[in-house]
Amino acid sequence: MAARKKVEPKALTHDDIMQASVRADPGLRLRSELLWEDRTRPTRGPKPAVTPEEVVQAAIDIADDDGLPALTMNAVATRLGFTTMAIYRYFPNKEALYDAIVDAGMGLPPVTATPRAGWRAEVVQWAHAKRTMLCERPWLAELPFVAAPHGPNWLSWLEALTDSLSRTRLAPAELGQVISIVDSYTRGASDTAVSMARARKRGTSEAEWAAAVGADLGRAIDDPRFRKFAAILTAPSDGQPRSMEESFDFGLQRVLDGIEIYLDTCT
Amino acid sequence: MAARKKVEPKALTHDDIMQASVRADPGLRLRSELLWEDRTRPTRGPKPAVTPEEVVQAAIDIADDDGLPALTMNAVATRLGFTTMAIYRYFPNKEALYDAIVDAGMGLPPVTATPRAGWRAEVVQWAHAKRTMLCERPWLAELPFVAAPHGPNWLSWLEALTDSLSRTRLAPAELGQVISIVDSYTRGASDTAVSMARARKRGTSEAEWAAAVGADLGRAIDDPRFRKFAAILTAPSDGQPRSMEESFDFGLQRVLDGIEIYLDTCT
DNA sequence: GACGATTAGTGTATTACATACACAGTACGA
DNA sequence: TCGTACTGTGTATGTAATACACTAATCGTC
Repeated sequence: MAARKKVEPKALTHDDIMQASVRADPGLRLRSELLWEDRTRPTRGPKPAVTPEEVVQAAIDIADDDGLPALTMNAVATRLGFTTMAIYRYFPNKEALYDAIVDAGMGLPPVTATPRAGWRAEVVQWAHAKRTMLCERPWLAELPFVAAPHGPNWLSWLEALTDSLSRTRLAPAELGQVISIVDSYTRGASDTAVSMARARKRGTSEAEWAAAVGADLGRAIDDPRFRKFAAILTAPSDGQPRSMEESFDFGLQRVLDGIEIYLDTCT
Repeated sequence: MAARKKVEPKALTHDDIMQASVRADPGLRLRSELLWEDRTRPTRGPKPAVTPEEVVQAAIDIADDDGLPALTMNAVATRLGFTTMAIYRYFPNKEALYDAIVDAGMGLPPVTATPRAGWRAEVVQWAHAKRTMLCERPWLAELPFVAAPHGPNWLSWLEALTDSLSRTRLAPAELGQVISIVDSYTRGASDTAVSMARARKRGTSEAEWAAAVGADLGRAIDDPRFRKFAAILTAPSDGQPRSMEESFDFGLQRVLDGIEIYLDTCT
């Protein structure tokens, strides 16, 4: 091993920090640093023309308006009246910008009403809110947002769910597991609606989308390999078909039923 | 509207079809076409050196070995001993190749043992198998694979789950909903494990990964905004902590409990 | 059995991005 | 007031996807 160099205890400059984040292996820890660090800049030098938040907002606006592929460093810069490279003064690379828009894009969870409802009603509200949020920003689900570093908004959603589920008086370990169940179902069950929302943003009507997906799944029909599944597709829909949100809620109720039984067995 | 041009009834060439898929709005219907169409080529012209399946396999190998970012058209071509552009003879664009590797990468679901177990045991087996599959190919979850066109393998997984759940004798509509619940939970709850599997493939040990995620979530500690959630993190883990797979199974059992109650109310 | 239509793989060019690097101007603090 | 640290710019580079035109191969048809 090389002898340790005696390093001048020179204070790190802001540039140094940005550089370090660039070179660092995209380890979660370093990535999440940027979401949490105090971004007040040193007083030296010219004042930045915008705040990091404004950069993030510009990026979110682009993704909202024109989808994730339109989100280029150049697009962000242009929207702010900068040249491309100026953005790198705010975020060391595109991944860091992604991290930031994932957290900012989630926003905050709905406030729980007072007086408090029962845990179950609150969880239902939370799950629907999360689903709605994902549908409103379908590009979130295009990013590896579960693996992204967790910023304050992400934790706020978790905190809200924890808060509601805490009232079940579960032990911490079980509580964590139950949180995970609800969140997993919510994310997984939102996928279809999110994909439809994405199509709608691109100008595809719901009917067109449904037709395409239907035709796609419909290949199962007449193929003996998929007989059982095809039977579901071709079955006459007795009664009125549920809306996607009703289907989501139906599943959510089943999941919560399962959790509720578990609570009963604990006591 | 322009007068309809009288078009020579010249049969579409293979190239014409490829071109059409390229230019077509990325509608689902056309994208899935490539997954299902009979790809036997006309007899004219030189024989292709490889089959489309070999191209797909090469792409999957690259993603398996070096991750999704390493999967470039050039990398696929090189692995097959071609120049980059040769790949476009097999797939009109990269998205089509993605569609193909998503379906091929899923593989087939496990075969259900005979004599048949109960529906619940079979569903558990299915869910664990799906989770394992996703962990083995963590790049699948990096692609918008839920929104991808559904190929034969995708439908096979659905068929297997349908087959098991059919034994509950649910009506088709409810059956579809229950399938969706199980699949949603399975996908959603696999995310964390998938992200760990991805890190492991990049050479990060499980301990390192856990440390990074822990530090990341640990920012909740000492922040009053996340008090309740922090309490879960800091709670002494009584007894042995569950493995990730055990946690997955725990949640799955709750979900299935919920479904089981529903079955009881139906009869 | 030669010819022409059709296809496979190649070579080259273009375009879009992300991003490195050096620079010029700016503003605080010593 | 001067130097340092910072901001935004201009330019250059490397990587990918992919368009286009070309050569060679192969089969159906006359």
